[in-house]
Amino acid sequence: MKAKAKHVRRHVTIREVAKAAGASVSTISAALNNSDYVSADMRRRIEAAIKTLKYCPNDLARGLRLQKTHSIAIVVPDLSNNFYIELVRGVKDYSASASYTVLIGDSRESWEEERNYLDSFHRRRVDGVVRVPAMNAAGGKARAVLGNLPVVYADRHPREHDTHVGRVGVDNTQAAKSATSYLLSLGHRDIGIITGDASSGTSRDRLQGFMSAIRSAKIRLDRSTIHAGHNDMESGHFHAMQLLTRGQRPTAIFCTNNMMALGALAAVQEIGLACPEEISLLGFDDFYWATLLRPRLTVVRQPAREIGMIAARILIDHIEGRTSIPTPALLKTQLIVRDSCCPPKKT
Amino acid sequence: MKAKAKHVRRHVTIREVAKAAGASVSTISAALNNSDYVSADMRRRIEAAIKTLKYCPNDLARGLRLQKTHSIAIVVPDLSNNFYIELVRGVKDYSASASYTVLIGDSRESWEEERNYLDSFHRRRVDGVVRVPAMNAAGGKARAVLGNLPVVYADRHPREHDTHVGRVGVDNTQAAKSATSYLLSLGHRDIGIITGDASSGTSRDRLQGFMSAIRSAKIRLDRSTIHAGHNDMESGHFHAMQLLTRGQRPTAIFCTNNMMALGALAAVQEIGLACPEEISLLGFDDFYWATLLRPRLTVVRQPAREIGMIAARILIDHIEGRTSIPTPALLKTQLIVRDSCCPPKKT
DNA sequence: CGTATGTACCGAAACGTTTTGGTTTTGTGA
DNA sequence: TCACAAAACCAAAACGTTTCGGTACATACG
Repeated sequence: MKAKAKHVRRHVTIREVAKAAGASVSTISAALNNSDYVSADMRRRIEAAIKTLKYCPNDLARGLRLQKTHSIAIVVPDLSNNFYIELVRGVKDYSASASYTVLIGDSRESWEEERNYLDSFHRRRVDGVVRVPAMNAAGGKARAVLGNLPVVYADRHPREHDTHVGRVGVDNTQAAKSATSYLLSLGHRDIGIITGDASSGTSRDRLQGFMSAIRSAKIRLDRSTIHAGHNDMESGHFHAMQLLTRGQRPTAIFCTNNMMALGALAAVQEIGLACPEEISLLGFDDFYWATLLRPRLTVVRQPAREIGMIAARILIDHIEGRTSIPTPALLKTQLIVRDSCCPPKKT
Repeated sequence: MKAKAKHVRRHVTIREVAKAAGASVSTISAALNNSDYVSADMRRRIEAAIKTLKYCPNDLARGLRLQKTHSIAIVVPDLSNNFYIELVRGVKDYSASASYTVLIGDSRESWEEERNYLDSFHRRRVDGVVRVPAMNAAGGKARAVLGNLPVVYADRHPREHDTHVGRVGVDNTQAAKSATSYLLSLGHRDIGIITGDASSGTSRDRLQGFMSAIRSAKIRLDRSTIHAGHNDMESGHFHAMQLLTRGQRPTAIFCTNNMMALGALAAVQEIGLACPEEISLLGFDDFYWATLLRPRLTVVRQPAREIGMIAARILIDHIEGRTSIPTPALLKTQLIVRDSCCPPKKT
């Protein structure tokens, strides 16, 4: 009674398979990694044993011995942002085709969280990581926790010259510039922008593109219309409120990510302004339900899935010692014109 | 020239730390798992060595030796559905508080994909998994790939009596029944329903609740208004189109998940019907941007995060040999009344 | 002085694989 | 009949931890 039956029955190992098949451990291993000489007869016996014993290989032992896990990790700042889901799926799909598995981290824009994930991945000995750093993840810090794991940056890139094996994203400056030009071509002269934190190179580039377009149009740049948010709905809402309730309200607002565009839309609806008649709204990143909104949102679309696939490719190429496409890879964006922008009302 | 410098420098091990600190391997281990006798002086030397060598523990070796990885996995059918993101975050948050890490799988409603994930998790020797089975994952199949890993079902549960250590979800029958009663109370007598695949117990329960409410109201149930979709936007759109273009169009449509509700809304917009005046729409699962839609969607809200947390708790309790709350745990839903339902037009 | 009791440390075995360097068996040609 | 090569298999050593059983030393007590 005192001695509880050891009911937990551990996993079945290669050794038990060997016994059952009347073979040695090394032969089983050879059969599993179908290499070397294994006679057809032996192979049959082994497979039978595996089936009846329900053998499941232990990747811990395997990885330990091989010094390689055939897995990579991706950490993104916000899984509830559909853009990152698509990116993750791109990473996952490419990796699967190269028979790598991928571990997913969701830092929720917090460096603390991100560090936990990166550390956990490092301890798990993933072969590399593609990283979309959290907003407040000032540079360099990641190296300390990642050792010399290969890193590929996707979407965002760090301000500092961080060591990495590649980065993928879009030409943010160009994208923001042409998006702004579109607003200008509609006749807008007073455009507000809600951008991400300046510590992010991506946000800076987009702001850069915005300002560059404004300057090209010979318009005086009013710096008070530049608001830095945190890439979430709340800050989009907050800063849109600021912009919309100031003395001279802009006729258009450009949000440099989709969450902030949603927040801005909420603010517009709340105030009761007609969009686009009274205020034009231009967002970044497309998402599958953007056409359900009224007005349907005009956005700059990024090829999220492709960014993920290329990031995975660069990373895995590096891991396997192949040389890959040159870095950085800058993909093209596309302006998706829908209903949320129109010429400003004449005053 | 021929012999490439072994530039790959492997990871630093506990052994090198031992050498650097002038201690033995076992002492380092003792210090790391801060237990046993380690003098203050020794501990200081060890910590110094760890810092300078940038030692990072190897969880593969650790898990192998311990026969325990302190990690669990969760597989959900669709990461682009915000409901599952919240659920995952619930799992993750509870697990973190119990110092477990969590691996995420996204099966995209495909049993093939799900099997791959489950297999991969099993080989990685996670200590357990919480599972939201894919639509076409007919019962039992998972056991074969999972061995005797503890499983907790969340949200959906399998039709067959599958072995598991618990399940968590809402009272779907009750939720659907009261949602339907709400529509009835508004005066609707001709209600269409777009439900999930009948192989899912959850879908069946919701349909059950719907029918039960209809019967209680002594209304003849027209089975042709019951449509089974696949829990995605496309099928929501497709079936709503069917319902809306038939001879006698229903005055309300009840969608038993959020994706299908979005698809239905798209169909309504496409046809150009006024919602809710000409057609009321009732969805399942709330999401953070539901209020941005026009009309703002009326939905049955499920406590997604809480479902995740409880699932993780049941699982981890089981893993650690504690007895947990009785299974199944049925949480309460809440009808969030917004603008997408109103009394039907008098004919 | 002899024995007991702690404290601080260490060596070696185990966890489940893969790989290296064998050994045995079988077949083949001279 | 013998040598030799190829085919089929095997034993043992790693991989980086944790843990079990010890050892060495100091201190305390009778």
